[in-house]
Amino acid sequence: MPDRRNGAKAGLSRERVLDAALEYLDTYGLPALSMRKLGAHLGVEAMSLYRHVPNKAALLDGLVDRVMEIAFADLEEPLAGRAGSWVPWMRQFAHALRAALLAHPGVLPLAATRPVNSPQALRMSERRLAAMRAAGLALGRAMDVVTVLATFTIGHTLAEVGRTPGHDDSEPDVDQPAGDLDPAEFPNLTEVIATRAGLDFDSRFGQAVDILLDGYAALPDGSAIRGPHA
Amino acid sequence: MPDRRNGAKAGLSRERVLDAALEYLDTYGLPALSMRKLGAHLGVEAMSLYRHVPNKAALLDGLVDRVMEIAFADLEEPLAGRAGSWVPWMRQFAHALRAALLAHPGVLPLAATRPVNSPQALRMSERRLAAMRAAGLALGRAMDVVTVLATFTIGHTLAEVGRTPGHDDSEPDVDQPAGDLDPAEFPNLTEVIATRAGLDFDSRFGQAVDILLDGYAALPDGSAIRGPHA
DNA sequence: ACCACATGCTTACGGTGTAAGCATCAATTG
DNA sequence: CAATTGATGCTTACACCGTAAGCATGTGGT
Repeated sequence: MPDRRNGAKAGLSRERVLDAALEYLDTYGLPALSMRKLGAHLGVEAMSLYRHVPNKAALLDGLVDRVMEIAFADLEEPLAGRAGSWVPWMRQFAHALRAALLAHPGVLPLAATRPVNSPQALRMSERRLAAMRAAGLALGRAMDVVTVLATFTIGHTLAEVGRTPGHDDSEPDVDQPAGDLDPAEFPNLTEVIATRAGLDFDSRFGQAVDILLDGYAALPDGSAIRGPHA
Repeated sequence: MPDRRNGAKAGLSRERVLDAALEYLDTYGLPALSMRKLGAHLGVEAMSLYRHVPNKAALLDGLVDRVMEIAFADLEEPLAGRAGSWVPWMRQFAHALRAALLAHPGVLPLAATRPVNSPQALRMSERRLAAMRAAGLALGRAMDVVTVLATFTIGHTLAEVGRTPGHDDSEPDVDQPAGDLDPAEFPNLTEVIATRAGLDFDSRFGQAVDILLDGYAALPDGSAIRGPHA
């Protein structure tokens, strides 16, 4: 029997609403997500949702929070103490974040736009900072590294997903041009498309993350273990 | 006399509409921008706008395009030929992009979400790639550098602007917590707020950009001039 | 003078988020 | 077991949104 406290009628709870919203988002895209449609998806009227969520903005915030939780759920604890141990840990952090965002591209624009401040998110931030300090980084430096990696990951993944799902019309991507471009006017872009050089998001992301991590580790007070990570 | 071709009644043109939209956006924020309000702002009915813009999505795309144009308007031509000359140029590119986005924070979520494919944007991309190659970079590498810098800039600026303007309620930023956090549970976050360590977006951005540029320059085939740029 | 036509306005439709009040049922209390 | 209580979900309503369709108007070209 589901956790129904006092006079509960049927299922429905903040959790079920969020789950359904995330599922709906992944299936139909952000612009299609309306309270009415989400209600219908749950076999319920739109207004019923407001018993479990104060408003749509809070629902969206909740989705971002949920995805962050997914992202960092099995992020193993960093090895405290060993100087420089933050480097592989932050690498894992960035890749886990990207994976979770790619798995739920519908929340990506939300994650990009709405800083989450849930208790859970604060707890994760706190834990990250503590681990970074334990690995020998100054607090400000720790904040910088985390912020730079998080923002780069979000920015790069936004570009990777491209025109966020649920977008219909307009001109197609550079990647797949319908009225494709004049090779005389755009020789380099044409070559990019032909050879697909510089279109590998996976390896580019990994490379950029490594550059950032190595760079911060090599900084005067990075408690560095010098040399390329490879 | 303004460029009015055939039977034109009053002002109003695609350009005027875009200008007004950008101004309205900067003033009132993205959620407040509706066709009706924009029309009113121009002394005109909403439907009149559709004579100059196919739909709202196209209008928003146009705004992103406009801001990109502003961003790179006075980006000086890169010094062709000299190996490594792409580094300072790309630094300028990143800082110019950030400045333009900060000047028009309302378009930031749009820029993050809608890849622009206007002829103008394609021309700028082409020019960038050409310059990077002239400075000795392989095409794929050039794409990588440009993409990484652009996406990082967008991601970092999104975080900087924070909850995108026009957002009303919900919990206040970490930066300025109303029900502020328990120093016992969140010692590090508390210290961040108290000392403002790791909250300097300006210098963090510059530092991260330099790390990326130096990192790419030092890569096996970066046509590098080794050593830190300082 | 006439015409053709781009322009801007009017009206209308289906969609949105959500405020206000009502009906209903489960669990608690006697 | 019967009465009470309170959470739950539904109904109705409102203001707003993007935009499709058709009409009035005034201008420039002939």
